[in-house]
Amino acid sequence: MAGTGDRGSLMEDWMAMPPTPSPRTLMSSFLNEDFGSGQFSNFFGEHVSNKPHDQSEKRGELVDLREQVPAQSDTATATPQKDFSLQPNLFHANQKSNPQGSLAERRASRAGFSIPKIDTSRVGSSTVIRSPIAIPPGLSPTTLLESPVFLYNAMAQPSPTTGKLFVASEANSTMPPDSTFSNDVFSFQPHSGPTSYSNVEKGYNVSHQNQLLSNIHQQGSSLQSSFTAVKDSADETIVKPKTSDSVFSVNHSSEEQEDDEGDQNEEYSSATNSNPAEDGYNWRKYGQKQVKSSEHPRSYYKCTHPDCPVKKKVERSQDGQITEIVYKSSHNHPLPPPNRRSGIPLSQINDQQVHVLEKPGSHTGLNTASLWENGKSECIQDMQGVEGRPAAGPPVSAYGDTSIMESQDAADVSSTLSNEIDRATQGTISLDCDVGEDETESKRRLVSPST
DNA sequence: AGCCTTTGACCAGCG
DNA sequence: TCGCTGGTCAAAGGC
Repeated sequence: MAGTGDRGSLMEDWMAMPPTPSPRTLMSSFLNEDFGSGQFSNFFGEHVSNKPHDQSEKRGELVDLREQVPAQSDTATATPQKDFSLQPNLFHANQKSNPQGSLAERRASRAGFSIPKIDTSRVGSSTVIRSPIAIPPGLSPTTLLESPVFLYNAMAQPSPTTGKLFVASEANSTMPPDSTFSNDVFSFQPHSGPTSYSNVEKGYNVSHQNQLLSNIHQQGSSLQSSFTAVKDSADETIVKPKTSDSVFSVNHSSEEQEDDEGDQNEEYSSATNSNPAEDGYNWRKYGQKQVKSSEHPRSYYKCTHPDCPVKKKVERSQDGQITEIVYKSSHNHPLPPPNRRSGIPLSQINDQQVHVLEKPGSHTGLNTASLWENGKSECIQDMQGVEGRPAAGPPVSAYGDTSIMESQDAADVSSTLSNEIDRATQGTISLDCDVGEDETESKRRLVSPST
């Protein structure tokens, strides 16, 4: 059968997938830059210092999200998370330009709850900082900025496995007591108001992070649900909403709708459709089947990017709501440009990209390429600067050359990025620095002689 | 024309 | 070896 060889090839690809790099999100870099004393490089300096808790000490009241999981699971849709106290500056990537705080922060304040903050107390020293962030086309950068970002547990040891993650529907049931952030577990918890993510396992595939973020956010789940991820032995990610009803349905508060500007509403509405393809990547459905292990039909999707091994399985309930998404492997390419989905001609986007920095109020001035590049720069710096360890794998290829890194210092990059993020809160941006892809390719070369 | 979805059939793994 | 099950293929049709 013709498909057999193809299948074998795919399996080889999967087998060749590296234990993906430990991610630290680009966003966390920005954030740290802001609530820290300053420069980007200092942020890394902190991590290089191997002091796992020095950040938490600085921030004092950081919330251990592990303690939030059970409560949030029960009350995610109903009550503000009082346990989360706003950590000044933590989410103020745009602080300088917006002294009143972020949009969501203001919303939250008006709504009577505070914005959760990132618990970086578990972050500790960084052995590897490689965290691309991809804000998919439908995801409001504001949401991401004011959401918890993935912070990996530096104390966790990298898993020798290929990066399988399991995201269970019941956070509590999969959260080992006091080990939520152990080697094999991370959790992130979108809940009422700004979302909150708590940790990321070292070795967790960054593309998976992106996908998780993308899917969860774009499915409109950021307000109401709870997720848990558990790493398994295969390169697979399973995403389940706490409750399918809440996760993948649009549910914006009137407060938000009131505040959201037109573009943003539009963005949300488009972002919250239940199409599993709407995670920023392009997918082609290649099968559907009613499996016994699930009461819902399972659909099979492949990433349409050439040679990209990523597949995903999506299960939907009868009413069309997604009950589970399982990702396999990791993307070996950047997030596709959003214009393909939005219908905006590439030339237009490029033009906007050129001018985005000159148009602080631009809604659609997504400096996609610029952000990608900047993000790449940061990631590259991560890869090179942390522990003085060179990045694993070959030179970045998927992004072309790395000259931008050489031509911009970290401060400029972070500053520019912060500004762009700030401005992009009214538009759509894409940040991507998928280091995983590079390592994937690297690993392939090392592991799979056939490629 | 190209891409995507649908859907029945095929294949491999497992007990 | 056989049957079950999940995953994939690929033709057909739709957009």
